[in-house]
Amino acid sequence: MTLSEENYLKAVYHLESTFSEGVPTNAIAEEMQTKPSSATDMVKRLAEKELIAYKPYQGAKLTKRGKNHAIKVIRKHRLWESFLVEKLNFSWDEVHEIAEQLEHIKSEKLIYELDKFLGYPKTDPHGDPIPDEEGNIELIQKQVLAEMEKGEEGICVGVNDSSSAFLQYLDKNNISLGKKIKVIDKEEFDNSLVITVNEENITISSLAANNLYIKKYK
Amino acid sequence: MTLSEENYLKAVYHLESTFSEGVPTNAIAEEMQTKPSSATDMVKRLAEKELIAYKPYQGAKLTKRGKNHAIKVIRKHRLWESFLVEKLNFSWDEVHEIAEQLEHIKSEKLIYELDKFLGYPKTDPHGDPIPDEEGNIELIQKQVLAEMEKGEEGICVGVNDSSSAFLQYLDKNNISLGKKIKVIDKEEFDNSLVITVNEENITISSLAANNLYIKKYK
DNA sequence: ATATAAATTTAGACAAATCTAAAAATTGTT
DNA sequence: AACAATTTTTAGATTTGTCTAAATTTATAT
Repeated sequence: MTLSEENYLKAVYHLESTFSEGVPTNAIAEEMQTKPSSATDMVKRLAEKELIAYKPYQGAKLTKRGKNHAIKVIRKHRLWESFLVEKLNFSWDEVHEIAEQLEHIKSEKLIYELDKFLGYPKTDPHGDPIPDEEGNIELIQKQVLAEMEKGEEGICVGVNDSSSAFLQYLDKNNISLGKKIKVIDKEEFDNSLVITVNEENITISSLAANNLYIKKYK
Repeated sequence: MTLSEENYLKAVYHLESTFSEGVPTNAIAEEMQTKPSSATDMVKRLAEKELIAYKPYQGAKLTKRGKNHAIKVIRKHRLWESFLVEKLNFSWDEVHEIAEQLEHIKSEKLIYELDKFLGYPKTDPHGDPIPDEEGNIELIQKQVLAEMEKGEEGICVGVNDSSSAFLQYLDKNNISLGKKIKVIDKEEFDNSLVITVNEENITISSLAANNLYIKKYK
């Protein structure tokens, strides 16, 4: 399995949550920052290896084997991100690119021992769940901040956008995983929110509120 | 800099200690497990990038830039090996192949932080010195066991052959870095040695004795 | 339903890294 | 010095992953 093949599998895996009926070639190409023709080529190659089920013009779907492999890569990615933050003093906005490289290192024992070394973490530094050895992914009960009502409160448990721009924006506003957040007001005009974090009221744009996951208090 | 280019640089670096007058194409090919024609191709490419000085039929020599880069890769390799042994419970015969992959990960900060996390180790699990950030390599005072005289003693400080076969042979005989070793007898017929390790006398072949480095007591 | 637009695939080309087979240069031997 | 053996290079082919441009299929809109 080459590096490029693994990256395509990962891309298709992520896109499958958006496209239920086969992931379009164009979507894959955009995700991979290549041209549709390149995506077609690769999808065909992965189809020959039975990692993707592919019918021309019908989009791509991971087979069971393809999905298993994609999840393994994601497990490695998230474990390495955890390592970088927990052990090597990286901040959550610095780890993605390095983990993109580390996720392709081939060694079952390495990842087993890394998991153990980290104390079997359940989530990565962005709140995303880390698949276990069997590929099971624990669904985290969460919703986007933007969908909460005035007066509701909860805990910040993840981000949708892991770009360093967004993560640094959160840092600047002292928002991090585990922080208590309460919706004080919703502005109808631009869908911005006034929220309480760290005993302080701040205003957050609709875009930001749509990329922040909250676990509501019951 | 591609993965393959880095591996060639490393190969030439290692071979330069054997060939002072330019490393022959065949030697590079053998080290890289490829054909001489492939080695020629790559040497030419590295010459164009001014990482290698190359004149047809005269062999290859690293330029200053090429040497710097090779040493950086070696630094990464040895730090990762240390990490695997010190933190992830790997034994010294299991780390080489994984470090061959990890050494190509690109991130200055990663390797800086890894070095710090490990407590700035001076040598890797096989006793090889770890280059510092500036590329300085501390020479370790050592000699091969085979060249010691009857009655002399010292401490095991490294191996020449890092193959798992040899390392496991050492494990079986309870020989590891830091162990005190005394030469009791030398057999002229086959150059085997009788040595004392762990208060016990064992016989070691000439081949083994030529791959074990000792620091003599003064 | 037919034309137009959009999405997708095909065909052919290219760079990287390799190979085989053949040619050229160097080295060794008498 | 000349021939053979060895080493090295060149030429041309192959695979992976990409591209552009053209052709084809599917979707949309009047």
